[in-house]
This record gives sequence, structure tokens and C-alpha cells, in this order.
Amino acid sequence: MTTSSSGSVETSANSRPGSFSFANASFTDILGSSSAGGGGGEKSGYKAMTPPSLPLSPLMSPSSYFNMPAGMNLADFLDSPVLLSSSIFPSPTTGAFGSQQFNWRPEAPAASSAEQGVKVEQRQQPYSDFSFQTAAPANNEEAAQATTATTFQPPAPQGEETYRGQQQPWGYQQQPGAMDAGANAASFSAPAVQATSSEMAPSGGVYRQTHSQRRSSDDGYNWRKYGQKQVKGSENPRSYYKCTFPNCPTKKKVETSIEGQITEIVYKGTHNHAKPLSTRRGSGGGGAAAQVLQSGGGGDASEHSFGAMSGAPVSTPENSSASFGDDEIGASSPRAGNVGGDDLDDDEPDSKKWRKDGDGEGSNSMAGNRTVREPRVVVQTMSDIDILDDGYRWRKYGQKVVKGNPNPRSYYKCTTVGCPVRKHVERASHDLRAVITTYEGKHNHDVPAARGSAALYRPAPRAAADSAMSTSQQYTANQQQPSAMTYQASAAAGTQQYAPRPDGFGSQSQGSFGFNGSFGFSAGFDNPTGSYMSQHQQQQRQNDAMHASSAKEEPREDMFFQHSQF
DNA sequence: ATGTTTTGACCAAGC
DNA sequence: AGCTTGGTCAAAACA
Repeated sequence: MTTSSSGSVETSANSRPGSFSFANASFTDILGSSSAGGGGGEKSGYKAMTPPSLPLSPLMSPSSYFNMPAGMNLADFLDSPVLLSSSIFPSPTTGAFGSQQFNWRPEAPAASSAEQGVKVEQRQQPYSDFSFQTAAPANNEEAAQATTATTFQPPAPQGEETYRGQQQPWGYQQQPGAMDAGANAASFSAPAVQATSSEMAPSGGVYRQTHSQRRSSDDGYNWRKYGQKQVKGSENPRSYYKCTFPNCPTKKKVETSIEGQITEIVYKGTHNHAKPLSTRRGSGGGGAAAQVLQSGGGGDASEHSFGAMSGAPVSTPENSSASFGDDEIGASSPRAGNVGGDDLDDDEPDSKKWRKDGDGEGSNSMAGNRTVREPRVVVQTMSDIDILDDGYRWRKYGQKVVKGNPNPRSYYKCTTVGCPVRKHVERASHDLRAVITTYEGKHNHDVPAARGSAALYRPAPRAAADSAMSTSQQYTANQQQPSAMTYQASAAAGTQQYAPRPDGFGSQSQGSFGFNGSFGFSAGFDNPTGSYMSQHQQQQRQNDAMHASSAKEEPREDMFFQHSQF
């Protein structure tokens, strides 16, 4: 019954922790009435919006919002490198997007349906034109497209990036009945590709794709496929693409599953040109979506308008220093943003290959990348591993119904090797709108760098996670807009709570997460406003908590429930 | 006519 | 040196 998705966005150190929230619209808004046109299967529409086998999120859906920073518009968002994987797409089966709210951070369990529904409804207005259509992908390419339909592009360093299966963001609110479980899976991962104007045919609010000759992905650049190969160790074929721009050395490899899901994307090289303006076919007079995508003037508008994430002049996903959903690599993997680092072991084979590629085009320009540790953007295809909102990465290892609460409790474990921290999440028995998150143990490592960079839009309570245990979080009613909220560290360690801004969406939050008013987290997470307690204090509290609860690996449920509701 | 995709062959690196 | 594997080429097919 857990129907939540987890979502996460990681940005490398290079990419400033931009505010990853959309001030005026939730992700849902963006997708908005998407389903409207969608409906199940539109012929000419963008049929591949959702691969048939989109991963589902096993988690409860914390309410979440995806607020766009004031300076950012839909175009920016769409044109950015962060890939919104499957999760944000319409239900594979229903094709409907449902009124899901894409929450960026705080772990918020699904709020009451009613409330959610209302909010969603309200927020759909702005982007009513923007809709996705669902249908089985005609081919991998389309799937790829679909996957990339929504991305944001953090500025990036150059180099090679890998996008792999993505996790679903934690903080994805689902409107009951709006979509099926599958649709629920919302993953916000790296940007392998981006949907571009042309694909977003405004007309009919559907994604329009009328040609089979599609670019490998719509990340704003044009690609030509020059090869495909079945690689060993994977049943997924790998396609090779080159940027079609004259003399541009950029290439990318895209691995897609049989179902059409992109399982991995590796960019190589850097574009030596600006992102071409909308040159996509079928934009058909460009609809709102298309226009939006191009808003900002240049093709790189998105990069610059994405709050702090802007940067690279000719940034492209491949340039992006951002790393998303690097789950499989391990929580502690500071890979993201770790340019020059040395933790791409698992990619070694490919990296080597690409690096040694000295053939003509691009060898030179890519050479520069060879000495650089490219950040990775992982577009992981759903799995148990999950990235929750507290900056750490979690793997679900169990779920069960515990005494006293008919609602299942999802159990998660920090994915960092050797880290004993665990947490479990469950809906409060007395109020389904409330979700209780209990942390156990203390992280013996820092928040993964990649995620840390996303601190601004990660209101998640690091301290909470760090804290020995007995911390609980409850999210109720209006929690749907965590991203819009500001958190203020004032709450005592052990109990985490957050509440929505009184003013609703907090459209002006622009990435600042601070606690607002009487609600507060137990501190620990980066608070841009600097109003939270110091690390020392946090640590102290953690220690105290430790002592008080004598944290252990084994959950001590009785002690955890210190939640309070508001 | 033009540009993209497909796909078998070729090449180079690693073992 | 031979085999394996990944990456690229390029002609043919396709839109």
C-alpha cells in the first residue's frame, strides 16, 4: 500500500546548491493537466512518455512539492539536465499523470487525498498546456525521450557523465486514484535527455513525436546515432550518439532496456557550441510548452535561470557537474561533483574506452576530460534503493505491519557501507496524513557530497538522521509543499517536524529551506538561512539522544515514537 | 534531396 | 598471438 516515491537530486559540488524548487509551480503543475490530453494513447503524440516497465516506488509517498525558483520557469526546468525519470510520467497503464505533487525534499508522506487533490488542482493552472501523453514507447529512443522529458540542467563541468537507473524521489505526492502505482514512481534524476519544445507539442497537450528520426534524446542538442552494440554483461543494447553540430566532439552512449527505459547514459566530451535553439520538428507552431522551453532567449537559458545551478556557458547535461541518484554507488559516494576524484571504478571499462578513443573528432577536446573526474548523473531505474530526503541514501530492506498500526512500516537502511543507520517510515495509525519517520543510529559518514550540494533544496534533517535515534517526523495535512517551506532549526533533536508555510506554496522560497515559525526540524540539515543550530550543537544533541536511547542497530520501536503532530 | 537510423564489419585496447 | 570487448565506420535503408 505504500505508494510513495522517493526523489532526489544531487548536484555536484560544482553546481551550487541551487534552489531546486519551483516557486510557482509544483512539478505536478508543470506536468499539470498533462494527463488531460494524454489519456491513453495518443497516436501521434509522444507515445513513449512512459516506458511500460517503469519502476514503481515501494515507498509511501511523502507529500512533496516541486517548487520552481522564482527565476526559473518551466522551460528552464525542462531544459535542465536533471532527468525526471519515469516517475514523473504518466501512468504506464492509465496514461494519466494524476495529481501528483512532486516534492523535492522533506519526507512527507502522502497527505490526505482531499487536500492533495485540491492543491494539485489549483496548481495545475499555470501549465495546463503542458501535458504528457502516455503510451508504450514505440522504441527505445522514444522511451529515452520520455525519460528526459523533464530535466534541469545544472551547470556542469565537462566530462563524462553517467546516468543510470534512477531512484524515485522521496517526496512525491500522489493523489489517490489519480494514478496507478506505476505512475507514482517519480524519479528525479539526471538528465540524460531533455524534452524539447518540438516534442512538447502544446496542441492537445500531448507530447508530439511524429518522426521516427528522433534525436537520441532531447537535451537541447542534436544527436546522430552512429552505432549500436550489445555490450557484455547487459542485455540492454547500447547506442552511440554524436552531436551533429559540426566539429563538436561530444558523444554519448545510451543504454536502454528492452522496455525502452534508459538504463544508463554516459556523456563524453563537451559541446563546443551553444545549445541550438529549438530546431525540433513538429513543434507545430510551438505551443506553450515549446515557447516556455525556449524562454530565456538562448538555448542555454535554462542553465542560467536555474537558480544557483546555472553556470556553464554551454552547459549540457554532459557538462553538468551534477550527479543524481547515484544510489548504487553508495551513499557516501562523493562522486558527484567530485571532479577529479577517483571513484568511478564501476565505470572504468567504459571510461577507459572513451578516454582512449583518439579517433578524429573529439579526441582532443575530450582529452581534457580524461584528467577530470566526471561527475555522474545516475538515472536509475527504480529499485529498492531509495534516496530519501535527508541527504543520505537509503535502501529499503523490509516492510511490515507492526502492532498497533495497520499501516505498513517501510524499513530503510543507509546504503553507505558500514553505516549502521536505519530508519523506518510509516503512516500514523491515527492520522493517515501523518507519517512517522524514525531514525536509528548515527551516520558514520557525511552526507554524500552529491546530495550535500543539494542542501538548499534538501530540508531533510540530517541531524535527525545522524542523531542517535528516536527521531520522528510527522507530516500532516499541508505538508505537500515542503519545498516551499522554510525550515528553522528549533525543534529539539529527536523529533522532526515540518509544516508548510502558512502562505501556502511559498513560491518565493526559491530554494531556501528554512524552518518557518513554530515548526522546526531537529536541525542538522543545511539551513541556508543560518538559523539552525551549529554542527556542534547538533552533534551534542545527537549524543544526548544516543545516550538517552542507547542506540543500537536494532530498532527500538517503543522508544522512537516521539512524534508529535501539528 | 537531405538527414537519420540500422547494422555488419573493422579497429584498437585489454587480458 | 589470439580472443574478447567496446567503439566506430560506412553503406544501405528509411523517413
